Amino acid sequence: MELRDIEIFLTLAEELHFGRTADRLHVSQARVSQSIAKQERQIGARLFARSSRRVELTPIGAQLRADLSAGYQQILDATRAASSAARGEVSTLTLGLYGPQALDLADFLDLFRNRHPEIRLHIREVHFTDPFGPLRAGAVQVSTTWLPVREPDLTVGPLVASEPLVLMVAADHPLTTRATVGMEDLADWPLPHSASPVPEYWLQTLSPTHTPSGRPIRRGPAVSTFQEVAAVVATGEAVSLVHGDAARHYRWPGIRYLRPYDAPVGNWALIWPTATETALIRTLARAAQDAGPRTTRTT
Amino acid sequence: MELRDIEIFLTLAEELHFGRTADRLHVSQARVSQSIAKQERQIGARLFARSSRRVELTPIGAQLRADLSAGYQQILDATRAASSAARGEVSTLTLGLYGPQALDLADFLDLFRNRHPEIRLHIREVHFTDPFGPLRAGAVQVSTTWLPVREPDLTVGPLVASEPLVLMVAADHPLTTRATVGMEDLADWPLPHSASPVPEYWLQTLSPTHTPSGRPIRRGPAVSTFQEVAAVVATGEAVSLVHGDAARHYRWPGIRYLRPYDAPVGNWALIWPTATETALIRTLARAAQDAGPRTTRTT
DNA sequence: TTTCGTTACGTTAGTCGTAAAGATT
DNA sequence: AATCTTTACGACTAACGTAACGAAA
Repeated sequence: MELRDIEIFLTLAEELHFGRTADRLHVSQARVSQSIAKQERQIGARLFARSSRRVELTPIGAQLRADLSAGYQQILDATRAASSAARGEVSTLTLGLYGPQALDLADFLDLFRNRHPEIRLHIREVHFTDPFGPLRAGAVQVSTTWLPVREPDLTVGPLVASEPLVLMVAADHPLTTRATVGMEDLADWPLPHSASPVPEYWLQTLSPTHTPSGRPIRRGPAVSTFQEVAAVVATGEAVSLVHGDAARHYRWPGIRYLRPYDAPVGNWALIWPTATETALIRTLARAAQDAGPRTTRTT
Repeated sequence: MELRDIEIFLTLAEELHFGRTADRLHVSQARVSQSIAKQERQIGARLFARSSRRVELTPIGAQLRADLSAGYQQILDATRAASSAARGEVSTLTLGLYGPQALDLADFLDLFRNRHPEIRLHIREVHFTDPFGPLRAGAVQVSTTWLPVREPDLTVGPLVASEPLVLMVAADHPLTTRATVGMEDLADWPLPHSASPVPEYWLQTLSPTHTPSGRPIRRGPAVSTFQEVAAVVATGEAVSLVHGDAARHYRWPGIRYLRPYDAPVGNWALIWPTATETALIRTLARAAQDAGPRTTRTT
């Protein structure tokens, strides 16, 4: 069985019509019939149940289609990528990152750039007010986000960072005098939340509505950038859970970061639209996998 | 480019020798040379740098190899699976599960069995004393385990269950009189740990050495089965963190389960040896993905 | 001179198109 | 009768082997 046959099989599985399949592939209808007949002979079972009026997949055919399609697509991607590399085209991959993450992900990004100097990696900033929009609009091909992500059209790839959340408070906030702070303390001050709509389950990570023991947490000012978060925290209007990278790179006089002893771990992963997965994306994912998530020991 | 060419390319990339490649594929040496020449012409770049003494991959060739191999393997698996399905062979997949999990994973397993009545799913029990051994020995092809798993030869697949850990204590244990218990309380009683060697990072999930605030936790009796865990807990020798499924299915008179308000979430995922991944395994993983992890609301 | 990759050339399997036949509604 | 799929058959492409050639140590 050769790729050409697989292409014919997959196209027919989509069209469910020998004539249209032949047209799409610019071959004669007879060829489609012959190719399918050959494959069925080799497999040893009918792949399509067909009359002169209807064509449909048999169970074995349906299973084969599901198993073949991913591999076939990968092979196409691979050869296409090699061809464009050969033509000296600098292939470009646009990766969406949150604010200061580029610094924190240096290990992973360096590994990727070293391994693949021929691929130009563009970094674009994405914001928590619209974590998935740029991916879906095609503005970036891959992005990072914190987990969990439950979007049926997006694939969640390898982790790139994993670190307990920290609590951002005003420098003169009452909590700064405490020996320890815990997630229970969140019940006493409002948390900011996203000014534009984002999935509620996703918002829960940084802006939970209840403490671990079930006490409600108020939602305070609506914000749309990290600067605004810092601003409302600095004035004491709110406290905010943030990821470790923020704590490391945004150090302001009016702001302090505390480590709740029971802070949940914030996990960042690569995500991309399942439908537009390419060899380029898989290459990036492989580098992320090999670099492993950046973890920071709890102090 | 057809599958035959890809096979020749991948074999040569492995052997780095035209003669041996020809032997392995039972073709003439000339054919190997012709096939590679054709592929290089189509891609537009040399894939191998070769003299009459040395053969090695060019950067483009190395990239192509990495990108092609997975897809090629998938296609082979797919056709093999279809052939054996056609021969009416009931293909069998052996899945390793911990004790009572089969009940808890009913949704996922039912989905798989309904979708694929032609695949016989064998369940074998695996134990926490040797979580990865059966996979590596081939006794099971896929297994569940709790995360994290950091084994370079194993692939971590989709989550199958996700639920906060619970604390197993003797029915007359002092902790049972408390209004709430937390992870900090673990510092006061020893936890059992595995009698046989398992990776320390993995043991940390159920048998952490420190509380969230950093106080040390003693390790008490070494145990090798869940029954033994229950036994040492019932006598008051130890308390034990366990996953939700245990709490649901092992209900003994001398045992009670408590919910630490800040218990970490226990995550179970499918894992399998990367090297022996098959279409069958991917089919199971797809079902797990679609069923989603079983989650239990915190009460 | 031996070892290996490449090139030349002839054979043949099998891909593909044309055209006609067979099935289904 | 109209609309599809299958079969028959011939043309031609390209896969492959044999054998000779060329480069490297």
